[in-house]
Amino acid sequence: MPIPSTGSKYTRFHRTRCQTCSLSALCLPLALGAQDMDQFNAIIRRRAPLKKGEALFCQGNSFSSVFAVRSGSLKQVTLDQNGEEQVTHFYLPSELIGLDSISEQIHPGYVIALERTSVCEIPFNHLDSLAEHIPQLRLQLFRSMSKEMGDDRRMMRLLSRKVPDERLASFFINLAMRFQRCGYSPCSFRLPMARNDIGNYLGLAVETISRILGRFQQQQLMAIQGREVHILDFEALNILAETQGCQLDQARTRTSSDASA
Amino acid sequence: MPIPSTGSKYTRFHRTRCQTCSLSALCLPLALGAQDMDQFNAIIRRRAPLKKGEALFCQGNSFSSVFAVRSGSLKQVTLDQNGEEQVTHFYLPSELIGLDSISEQIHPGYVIALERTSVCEIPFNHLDSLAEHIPQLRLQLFRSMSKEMGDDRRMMRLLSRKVPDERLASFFINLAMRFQRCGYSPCSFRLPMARNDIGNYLGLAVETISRILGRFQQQQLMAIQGREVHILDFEALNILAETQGCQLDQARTRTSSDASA
DNA sequence: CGGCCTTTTTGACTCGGATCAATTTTTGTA
DNA sequence: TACAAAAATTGATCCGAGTCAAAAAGGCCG
Repeated sequence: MPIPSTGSKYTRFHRTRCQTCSLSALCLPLALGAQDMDQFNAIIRRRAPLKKGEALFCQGNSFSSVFAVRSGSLKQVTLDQNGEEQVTHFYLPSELIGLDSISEQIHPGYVIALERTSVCEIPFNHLDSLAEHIPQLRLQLFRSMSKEMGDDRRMMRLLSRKVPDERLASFFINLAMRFQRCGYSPCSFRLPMARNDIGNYLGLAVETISRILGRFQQQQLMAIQGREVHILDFEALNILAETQGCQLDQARTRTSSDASA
Repeated sequence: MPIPSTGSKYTRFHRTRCQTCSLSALCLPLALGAQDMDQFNAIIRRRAPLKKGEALFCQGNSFSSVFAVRSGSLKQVTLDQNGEEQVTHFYLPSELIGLDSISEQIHPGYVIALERTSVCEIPFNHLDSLAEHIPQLRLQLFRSMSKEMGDDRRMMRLLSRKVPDERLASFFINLAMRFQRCGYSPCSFRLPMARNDIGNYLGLAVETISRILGRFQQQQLMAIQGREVHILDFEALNILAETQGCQLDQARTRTSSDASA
């Protein structure tokens, strides 16, 4: 499985203006006043946009910056020693990449653009010293990391307790909310990732993804063709996502005896 | 499933001396000089020890402190809206509890002592202001959170890719390393948690845990009676833990055709 | 020490999703 | 626009772990 090496040679730095970025209210500087924002802005760099399939960095690269997604999307992929790859995260606009690399000072996986994507680079040592002087920024950094831990916990629950339909429903609900957060329609969007990536991420075979999508369509939960997604019944999907193995409608007969404590 | 409410009424505060704590080299203050350690020490409180089964805090409680385990062990359990419980973490001495609660300011689950356990309470607002003035502490805090994110990623891989034997092997290797880290024998220890908790944590049925443990014993990988564990062949167990479905020895015949890319 | 409750083990059965295989559709590129 | 390669779908089969059920072992308390 050929993963293209990181193509950007740190060419073409741009000074970026957080002040003019439509995502600044969602991104790290979300709580900063005007002059703090200036300071923050001063340490940011925007790299040349990544092409689809291009790596922002590679597994094993040494860590020096975190990145904020400005537009586009990326996936994190970790290779284990058997060469198996595991998709561990998807990143959408305003989200932070690299917080999991601070402790080891090494990136634990590839991060690869799923489409044409631009990111802001935030050198971590600068970020840290800024965090010393700007309590709001420091707190926001703690919050971001803490939130990611919460997301991870939800993901573990998904992987260890949910059946395939529930996993996929959760996945779409999650994606929808994140799209909505950054200003897109939650119910109509284009999937940035392949079925393969979804399956890998959710711990399911691609074929299973395909079959469940077919089922979702005939249940009128969503309409999908190719990567174009329309969520038709958000509520039903949401219930399916949160419900653990006791979904309402048809299928899955269950002995009625089992009343839990 | 009755979970005892938090019994501690903040009775009996003790001033704790990090300086005399055998875990200080592993815990948050690990990188602090003498006078910084004094400052850190000043904000710590030790609660009265928790009895087995007692909750340090409950799901939904508002967050104000993180905790460091001084002795004993705990589990984190999250209840979803269907009343299903999910064991999401185990905590051993020197490890930090509550970092995942910063973003929501609410504890996402119960944390319950698995045996008689004492913890140090570290009020988060104090910790944060200390982190402002002590760069080493701030960095260590970032590192701890980042490390937890890395652990979570490994857990996701375990849940989505590993077969039951591999999960359990990983679990024991992980536990062994953590015991070793805080000064106990990595190969002989007493399991603080029930089979039930292990199964829940690993996404497996209790019966499966039981069967695999039986297999591990007859393969001479470990000797277990009750909760007393002896790891006999650490290396083999480690290989099993990291290897994905291509373990060496017997069982599991596999068509030899499948050479991966 | 004995009895009760919890935890653990063992057995038998079932079924859901992985896997293999083949076809169809989409995408990228000349 | 057409061709090749990649991605997605559809079908058929098989096996492993969940589930149910029951017995055995262990722990706790009077």
